[in-house]
Amino acid sequence: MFEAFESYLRGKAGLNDDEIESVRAVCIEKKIRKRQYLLQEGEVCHYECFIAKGCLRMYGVGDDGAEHILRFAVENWWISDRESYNNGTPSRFNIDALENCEVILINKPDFINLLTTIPKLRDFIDGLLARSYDAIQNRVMSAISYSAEERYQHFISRFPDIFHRVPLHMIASYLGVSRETLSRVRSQFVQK
Amino acid sequence: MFEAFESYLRGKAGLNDDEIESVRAVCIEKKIRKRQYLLQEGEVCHYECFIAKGCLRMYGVGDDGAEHILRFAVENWWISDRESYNNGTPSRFNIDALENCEVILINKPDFINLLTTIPKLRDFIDGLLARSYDAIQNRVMSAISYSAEERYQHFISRFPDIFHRVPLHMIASYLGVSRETLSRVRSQFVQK
DNA sequence: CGATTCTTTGAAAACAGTCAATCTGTGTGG
DNA sequence: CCACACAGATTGACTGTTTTCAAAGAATCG
Repeated sequence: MFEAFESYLRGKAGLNDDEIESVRAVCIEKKIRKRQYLLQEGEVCHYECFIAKGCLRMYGVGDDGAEHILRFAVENWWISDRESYNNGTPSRFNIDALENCEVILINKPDFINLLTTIPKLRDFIDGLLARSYDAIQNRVMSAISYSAEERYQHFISRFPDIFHRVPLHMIASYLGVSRETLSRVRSQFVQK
Repeated sequence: MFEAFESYLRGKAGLNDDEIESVRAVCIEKKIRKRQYLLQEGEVCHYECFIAKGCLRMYGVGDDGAEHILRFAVENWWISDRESYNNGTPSRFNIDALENCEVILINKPDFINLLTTIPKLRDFIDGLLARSYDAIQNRVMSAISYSAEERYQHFISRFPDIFHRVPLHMIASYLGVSRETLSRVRSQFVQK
């Protein structure tokens, strides 16, 4: 399971053998079954989490009990509640597995330690965070300026891999429309 | 004008006299009149920008010509198109002044230099970016799960200072509703 | 096979957008 | 100082979209 993370760290962050070893020393390998939680609302997020295999989602539950999906994450992505992780506050979100997953956890003190001892890693992670900021900003832009159909098409073209792995009603939740509306949007779309 | 930035850097980032001096050396003070652009669509964003005085907005223009406001920024905030700044790509957004403003610009090479020579500053900026990520994630959450009225109330309670400084039709644009809808939401709200 | 999950469809109601008109306050030029 | 233009806010009537509720048709899994 660690191999996936190792080749990611070598390829994307440019780590060498020694650095890989110090990362490996603090990694916790974990398997998560479909429908299991990685993090539950109210808990504090203590870990960074790299996905070696599988697919997870992060979502919040509204006052009416409806689930609102903030993001999906698949192989070679990271997932955690950064707000809870950074501030040590209870999370308002849930993270659970949509498939059987293999993930790698690094707890916060260990991770901070890695970042300070491996500057290359810190630069890489900072770059990642910058790009996730861009991504989420684009999502705000589509939320306030595109129609449901445009948001759907945008999602398909941007995340074809995720699109064919998760149920449609979850994509509807991610896009901020009801599953019925998404269904209708799709059927109109097929006719064209 | 620099004084505002100086006390910000001392208070929030904990910089000392020497560090303040090296920051000052690369700062560009600039006044921007109401309605003037700080950045126009198509340009590359070369600067970090700290707001000493005034209020600006960042927005994108849709295919139909409608303006969609991504964020507002007031005193002691930073504003720039990070995507363009980081990647050196042309910006898809505009930034312009809603009031006469005084801003401090630091160009990218100088800023990178500051970050490497003043680790305290890098830690501080990283913390800022982390918090803006949290903020924008919360905005996505409200966009996909709250009604127009709830988003409006949330905006008022979260940004009372901004609320009374910018015209309502811009808040409507920020919230992703038409100005007429916001107007009606408000009048219903008054009756309660 | 039966149970669950997922997707689609229909009809009614709630909601938001558009277009056009009006009202307000602000500020500028004559 | 007044008149006028202009930006901003509101309202009404209409249209179009989205949600909701209920039902039923696929697909998947044990």
